[in-house]
Amino acid sequence: MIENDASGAGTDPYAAVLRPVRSGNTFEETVQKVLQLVRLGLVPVGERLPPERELAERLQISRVTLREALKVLQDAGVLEVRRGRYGGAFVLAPAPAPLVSDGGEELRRRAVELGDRLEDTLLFREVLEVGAAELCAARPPSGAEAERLRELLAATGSASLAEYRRIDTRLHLAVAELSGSPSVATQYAAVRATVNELLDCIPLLPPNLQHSQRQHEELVEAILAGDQGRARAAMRQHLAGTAALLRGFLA
Amino acid sequence: MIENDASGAGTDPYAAVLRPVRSGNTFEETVQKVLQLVRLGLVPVGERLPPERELAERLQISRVTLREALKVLQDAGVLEVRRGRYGGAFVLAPAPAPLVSDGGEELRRRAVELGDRLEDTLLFREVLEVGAAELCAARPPSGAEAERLRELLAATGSASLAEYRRIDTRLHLAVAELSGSPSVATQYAAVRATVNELLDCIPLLPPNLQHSQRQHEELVEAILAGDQGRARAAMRQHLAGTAALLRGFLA
DNA sequence: CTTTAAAGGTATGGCCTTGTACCATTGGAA
DNA sequence: TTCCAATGGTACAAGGCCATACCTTTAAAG
Repeated sequence: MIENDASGAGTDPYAAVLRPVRSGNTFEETVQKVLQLVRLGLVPVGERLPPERELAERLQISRVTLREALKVLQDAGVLEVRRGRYGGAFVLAPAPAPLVSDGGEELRRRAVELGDRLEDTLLFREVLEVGAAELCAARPPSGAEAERLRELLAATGSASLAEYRRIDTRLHLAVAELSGSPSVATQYAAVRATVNELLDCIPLLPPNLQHSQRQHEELVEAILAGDQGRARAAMRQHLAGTAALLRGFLA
Repeated sequence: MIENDASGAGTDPYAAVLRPVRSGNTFEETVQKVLQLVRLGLVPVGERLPPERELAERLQISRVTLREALKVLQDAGVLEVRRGRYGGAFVLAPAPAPLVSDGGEELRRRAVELGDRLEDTLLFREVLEVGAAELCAARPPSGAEAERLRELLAATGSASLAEYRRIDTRLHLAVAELSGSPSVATQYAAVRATVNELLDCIPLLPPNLQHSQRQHEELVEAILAGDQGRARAAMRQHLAGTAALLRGFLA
C-alpha cells in the first residue's frame, strides 16, 4: 500500500490538482483572452475585433464585463475603440519595437515577471507542439487542409520581417488545430501568446528567419507525407532553436 | 498576405482562442476539482479530504462556495461529512462496481455525455503523456525521485484488482510531474480523471493487467536509463492498449 | 439629405461569490 | 471530568458578474 505521501521527498501529492480554480476574476481572464487574439496576430494591426456582442457570447461572459476588459486594453494603448456603424475595437500598432539592442533588458524584465513559469511554458510548449506535429502526421491532412498548410508555408517564406512572427504563429497554430484535438489547440494558443510576448523583445534577424523557414518546409513536408518520426523531429529541432535563442538572451 | 480566413475551408480562425472563459460557475468547477481528487485516487476510499479551510485556500475560493460543492458531493453519495475534531469529508466507496458484463451500457452512456470531447480527451492524453515520458527521460530522475518511481512500479505490480486503477493513476501522474512542467501535470490530472470515469465502467481483467504491468516496467526502465525514444515508444504503446480497450467497448 | 443598420454606451435589478466573524460538535489530553 | 483544539455549520454585508432593455453615434445606401 502506497502511503498518501507526506513521506517521499516531501512532495505534495495534491499539487497537480489543488491549484486555484480560477486564475483571477472573470475580468482579468477576459483581458488575457483578448490579448491572445492580438499577440497571436489573429487580428492583425489595423483590423478590428469581432463586435462586443459576438465576443461576449463566444467567451460566455456578459457584455458589461467584456467592456471593462476592452476599456483597460484601450487605456493601455492596445486598442482604439470607434463608435457607430463600421466602428469597433481596432488593434493599434505595438509600442515602438525595442531598440535593436537594448541588451535584452525588456526581455529579462518580462521573464522575471513570469518567474518559475518560464521553464514551465517552454516545456509545455514543446510537449504540445511535438505531440501535435506527430498527431497531424498520423492522419495527414488532405484537400483544403493540406492546401491551407501549403499556403501558410508559402506566406512565411515571403513574409516581411514585420509580419513574420504573425504568419509563423498562424502556421504553428494551424498544425495544433489539425492535430484533431481542440484542447491541444487551445492550450497551445495560450502558451504561444506568452512566448510571443517574450519573442517580441528580441530582434528578428534574417539568418535566423531563413533557418526557421527551412525547418518549416521540412515540417510541412513530413506532415503531408504522413511521416510521424520526421514531423516530430523537425518540430523538436525547430523549437530547440527558439528556446536556445530565448535562453541565450536571458543567460 | 494571408486573409483573415472566412475563406479557407470556412474554418473559424478564432476557434482556439474564443472559447468560454469559464467552464461553468465557480461552484461547478469546484465540484470537478474535488471529484478529481477522488477519481484519481489521491484521496483513497475511507480517507478524508483536507479541512475545508485548507481546501478553500488552495483552490482560491471562499469556504462558502467550497461547502456548496461538498454538499452536492455528499448528497451524491461520494463523500460523508463528519463534524467535530478528527471529523472531515470522508471518501465513500463508489457505487457497486458495474456488473461484470453490462455489455458496456454504462460506458456508452458516459461516452455519449462526453460527445465530441471523447476523441479530444484521448488525443490530448496521448500528447501529454508521451511528451511527459520523453521529457522525463531527458532529465532522468535520480535519488528520491527515482526511488519514488520504483516504489510506485512495485506497488502496481502487487496491487489487488480493487486498488490497481488507483496505483496505476499515481504512477502515471508521477511521470507527468517529473516532466518538470506543472502545466503538463495539471492538465494530465484533469484529463485522467475523465478517463478514469470511463475506465471504471469496464471490468478489469487479470490478463490486461499483466500486460499493462510489463509496459510499466519497460517505461520506468527507459526513463531511468534516460532513453527518450524507448520511453516515448513504451508510453505510446501502453496508451494504445487503453484506447483500443475503450474504443472496443464503444464500437 | 434622409434613412437605416450596425456598432458602441448606459442603467437597473438580481444572483453569485467573497471576507469575516462567530457558533456547534467532537474526541483526545490534561 | 474538564478543557481544548480542530473541524464543520451559520450569518451578514459588500462587491462582482450577469441578463435585459434602451440610448447614442456613425457612415453607407437610397
